[in-house]
Amino acid sequence: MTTAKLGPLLRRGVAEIIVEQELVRMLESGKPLRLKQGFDPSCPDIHLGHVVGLRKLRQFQEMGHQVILIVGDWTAQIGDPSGESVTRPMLTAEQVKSNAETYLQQFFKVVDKEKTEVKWQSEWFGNFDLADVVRLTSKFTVAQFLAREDFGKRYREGRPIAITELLYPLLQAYDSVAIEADVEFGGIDQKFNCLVGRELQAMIGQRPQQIFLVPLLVGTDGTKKMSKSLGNYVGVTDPPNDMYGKLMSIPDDLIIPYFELLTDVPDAELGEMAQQIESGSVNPMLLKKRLAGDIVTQFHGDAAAKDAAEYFVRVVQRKEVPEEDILLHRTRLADSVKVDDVLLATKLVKSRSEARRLLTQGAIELDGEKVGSNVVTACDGSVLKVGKRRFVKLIDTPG
RNA sequence: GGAGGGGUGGGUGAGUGGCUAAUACCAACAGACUGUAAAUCUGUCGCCCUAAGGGCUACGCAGGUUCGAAUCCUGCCCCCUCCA
Repeated sequence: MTTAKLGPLLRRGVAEIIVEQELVRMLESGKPLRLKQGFDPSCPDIHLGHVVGLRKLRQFQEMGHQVILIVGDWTAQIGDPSGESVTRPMLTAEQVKSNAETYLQQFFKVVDKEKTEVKWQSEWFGNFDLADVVRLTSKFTVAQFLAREDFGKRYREGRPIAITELLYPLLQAYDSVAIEADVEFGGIDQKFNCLVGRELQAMIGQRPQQIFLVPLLVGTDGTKKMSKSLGNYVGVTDPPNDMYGKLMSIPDDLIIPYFELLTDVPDAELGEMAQQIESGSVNPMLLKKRLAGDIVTQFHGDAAAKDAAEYFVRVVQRKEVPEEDILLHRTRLADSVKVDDVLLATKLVKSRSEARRLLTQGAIELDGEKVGSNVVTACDGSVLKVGKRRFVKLIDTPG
């Protein structure tokens, strides 16, 4: 492995590497490395934000390295101290197991299963007793933890910090010891936890792991980091049309970062695109279509991506009625139909008030004609359109 | 053990007796426009019945005071900070 070849691997889509020189030396040695990646089974769904790191893992695997995926069945009970809500319900063993299954299924959409070892924290924490906990905690001081930005800030502001939260980095650090990790992967927000791992390994006489941190992907809202709870995410299991659509809805500023972190489009081309956007010589929409197509292809294949692209043109851009996948509603059409009844019955709307609101806002169309009143006459096969892209086809069911 | 702060609509967070279905911001939804499910602008944003209008339920929980309470009183539950 030459240093030149390492360029893109260590530069593109990387936030920080600690210690880069060490990592380079290890890579050049040719020895297969043990790459640690943790996962919290309280939230089993993978979105594009996670994919940034997973793609890196994949790249390392392609160079012959081994991934060790750790199922955080103990840390899941603590909750990562990300600041806001610390309280998390304890998961039952079954929940953890089923979440892990879901996660693995999604994980291996990106990462090579053949070069992955799955470990559970309970393999080593299962036998931990209080003496072990005391021994582990005695190695660190509160001051060390307050150095972490999040803890420090909360402490200064007089906001709560749960004791278990302090335990979280320790457990995660011990994982590195347990599996003798050479490199730990994570988002940049994991920096502190990974560093604790390094220190702990050193104390115990292991070679400290290197740390490979990827940037946090900004969510589809264009401001906050992508996360399921914020609802600004694109899940890897999202159906093709949704995935494509969500990607078309990202702000223009995100086009280049997404290409950079989520596709293999070469750097040179990224530069060109950036310039085109800058000078206004290209419609950003077209670039987004390429981006959406590329990503949908990664998760659903070529054919699905093509279909999704067509669907987008037809339904979103030309505002036509989709032919397939349309919701059907069977009812008696003899005289007239009440729009709110239909919307309520099909759950397109949460309440009658909402239906009425949409009606007065001119958001309802019947076969392309704006509907003004709640009572309409429809025929078999008529299509009711609600808002931008919700449809229901009426099927006459006499009697 | 002591002192204090707080629990409001999806979120943040105003509101200390009527003008408050409850300011503002965010999210969401709709319409217009567009280069797109981008941006921008406008509107909507508890539920129910209507044409206007009306009714009901809501500010941790349960009672109470009052013509009238998210706002005052009592009890309870929960959360947080500080001092020991």
